[in-house]
Amino acid sequence: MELSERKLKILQAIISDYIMTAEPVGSRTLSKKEGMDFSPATIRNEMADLEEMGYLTHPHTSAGRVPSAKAYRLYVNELMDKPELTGEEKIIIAERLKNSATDFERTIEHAAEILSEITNLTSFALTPRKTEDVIKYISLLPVDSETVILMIVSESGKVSNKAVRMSVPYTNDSLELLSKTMTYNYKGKTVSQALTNNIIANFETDVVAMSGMAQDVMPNFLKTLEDMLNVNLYMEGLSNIFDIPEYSDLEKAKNFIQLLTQKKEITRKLIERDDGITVTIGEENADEGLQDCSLITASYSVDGKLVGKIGVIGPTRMKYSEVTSIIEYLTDNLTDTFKLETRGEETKK
Amino acid sequence: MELSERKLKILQAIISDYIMTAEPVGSRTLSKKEGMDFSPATIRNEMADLEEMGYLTHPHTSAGRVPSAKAYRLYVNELMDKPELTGEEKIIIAERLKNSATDFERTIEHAAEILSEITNLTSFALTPRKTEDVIKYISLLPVDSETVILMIVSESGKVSNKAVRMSVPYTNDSLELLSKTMTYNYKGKTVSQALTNNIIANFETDVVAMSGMAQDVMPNFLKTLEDMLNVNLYMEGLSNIFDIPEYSDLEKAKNFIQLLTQKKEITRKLIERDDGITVTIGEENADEGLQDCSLITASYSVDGKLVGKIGVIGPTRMKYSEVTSIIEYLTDNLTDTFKLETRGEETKK
DNA sequence: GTTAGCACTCCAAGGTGATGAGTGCTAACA
DNA sequence: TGTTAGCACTCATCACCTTGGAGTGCTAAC
Repeated sequence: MELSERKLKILQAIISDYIMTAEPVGSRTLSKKEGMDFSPATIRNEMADLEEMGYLTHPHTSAGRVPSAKAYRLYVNELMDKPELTGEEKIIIAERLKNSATDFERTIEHAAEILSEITNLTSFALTPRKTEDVIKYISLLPVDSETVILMIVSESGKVSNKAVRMSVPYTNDSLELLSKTMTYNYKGKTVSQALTNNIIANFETDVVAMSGMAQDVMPNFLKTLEDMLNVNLYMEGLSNIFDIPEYSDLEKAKNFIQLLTQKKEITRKLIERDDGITVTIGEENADEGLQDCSLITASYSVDGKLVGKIGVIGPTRMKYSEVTSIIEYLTDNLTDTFKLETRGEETKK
Repeated sequence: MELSERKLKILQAIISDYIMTAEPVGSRTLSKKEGMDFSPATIRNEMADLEEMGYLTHPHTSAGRVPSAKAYRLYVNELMDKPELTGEEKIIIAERLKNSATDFERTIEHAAEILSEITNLTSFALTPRKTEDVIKYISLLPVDSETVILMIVSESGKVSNKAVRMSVPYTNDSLELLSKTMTYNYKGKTVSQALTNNIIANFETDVVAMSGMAQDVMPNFLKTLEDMLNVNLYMEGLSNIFDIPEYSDLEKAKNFIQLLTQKKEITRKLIERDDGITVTIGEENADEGLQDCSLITASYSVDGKLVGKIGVIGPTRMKYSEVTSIIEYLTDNLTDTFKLETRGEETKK
């Protein structure tokens, strides 16, 4: 069966009505809508067809129709028009982002907050994975007779450090020698390259003879590299789900919150998602607990390279068009912010 | 009226029964308990007295009795006996803490996880405030022609850093000079001292003539000092609240989660609490949203100085004795861990 | 002082019937 | 042939009632 012009119109009306009300849509209600020039009976016939085609479902015989994931997919791909944000909304987002722009982590956290507030959904943001960050130099600095600081500086200016307790005495010269040796070995490598087994093994055989110092430093070096790969997850608006009728069932609310408070799981899932704006609807989510949710995620980049994620999670019945527009604007803004931050202020060039 | 031996016995029985079942306790149920050698009627008379004295309340005429905050307070202060943890429990806690002991923040996060898992409540942990941390030196390190890294090292070996974009060219010598000047001015001061206005003002008038460099560095220096004062809040087991009958009402659950996801608020409240083990019950909590919860918090120390908090939040009907024992053991363990970490490994001394 | 007995209260759970929104089908209409 | 009015039917929801049980308070007897 073909999706006639009229069927599309009716389907779209059902979807947007259901998105607003969360109530199954009946033929009579629909017929009274602006621009619906068919009788309830006609609409019923079309609805029956649409149901047969898999776009609608039926909670029970005498209830209205509810859009299926297939319908939402069609809506997202073809029917919906992305509304331009109003000037006011844009200003609010841009202003609030700018206010927190001094600190990278804060900015990301802030972006999640903004997103959650505007959409009234649960939002999350992931800081970029620094896999591709290139090591610039490694430095060991004295603190006191038994403690030194290990510092790893990357090309992009990010610094990671760790206090290392030394089990053998050291001199400033020996520290510097070890720093230089390590820098020589790892400079120009990405963090993930540096972590691969054979590089480490090669290096260790080189230095092991040098001093007990290396034995204190190396495990900490690896640990710090690993930490550099870690991303942070920020989540905001968790309690918003209570305002959504779909979750007025306690059991459902519980599952939702249980799922979302498993940071590691969520982080993994977000990292795995494609870059760019990605929408997954209901059953399209491989994950069982997410099958009656929809996820919209987008990626932002820092200095044109490292990629972080930001997005929302909500009921399948969500305002896809609005939310998508907002996320798009927000990520553009983030990418800009971070380009500016790394490329230099407007005073330059 | 006096609290006779028998009244105390009955009150204690009511409290422990209610803690287990969350159901109002009736006289008949109580009379059947081990060691209760009075008839239901006698118990009823005593209950009526206890109610008059403010230890019990009555949801409605034909329901059993429920302990009031006053009763719990009496219970916590005098009636309850802190059970020693079983060897097994101790081992579990100690083992799991040790596993994460390489990284300070992770250890704290882990402690919150453990606490939540064992108690089946919502737990939180606060990293220590570094107000009293003493600045050891300040270092500026070159990254590229327009970026340097500002690094602040404290006596306790904690390092904070920030990438600073320079609007004027710099030389390695000028960097070193500025580092030394800053170190000279701030060395030996605590972070909070360094942040007080007149110190900054004095310093600024000194250096302002030196170069535009200081103008780039100082705001970032202050920002970094402020960041050093920030504490991190970890929260675990948020969804445990759904297993507690008291919160089977959706509205209540919502309020609870809304309250707890306001990180800044919660952090402030926790910082303000007294050190040592502190129990606040129901209405004793000044905060309105917490009036039907109880909070148990304790403090741990790092290197004998900085103080962080850890604790749980749950219904007023909570297993005070068990939970208190667990928290006590956990904080002792944390304090030990951090003493070891900073004082040196067992190989030393 | 303690206890048995009894009337009373109130919640919770289950059953009943009315209501109304919505459907599917059929037959009439343009 | 497509559209529409009409009608019987379905089902969830809600208000209302009934019943059972747990628990109390009071009184009188032990």
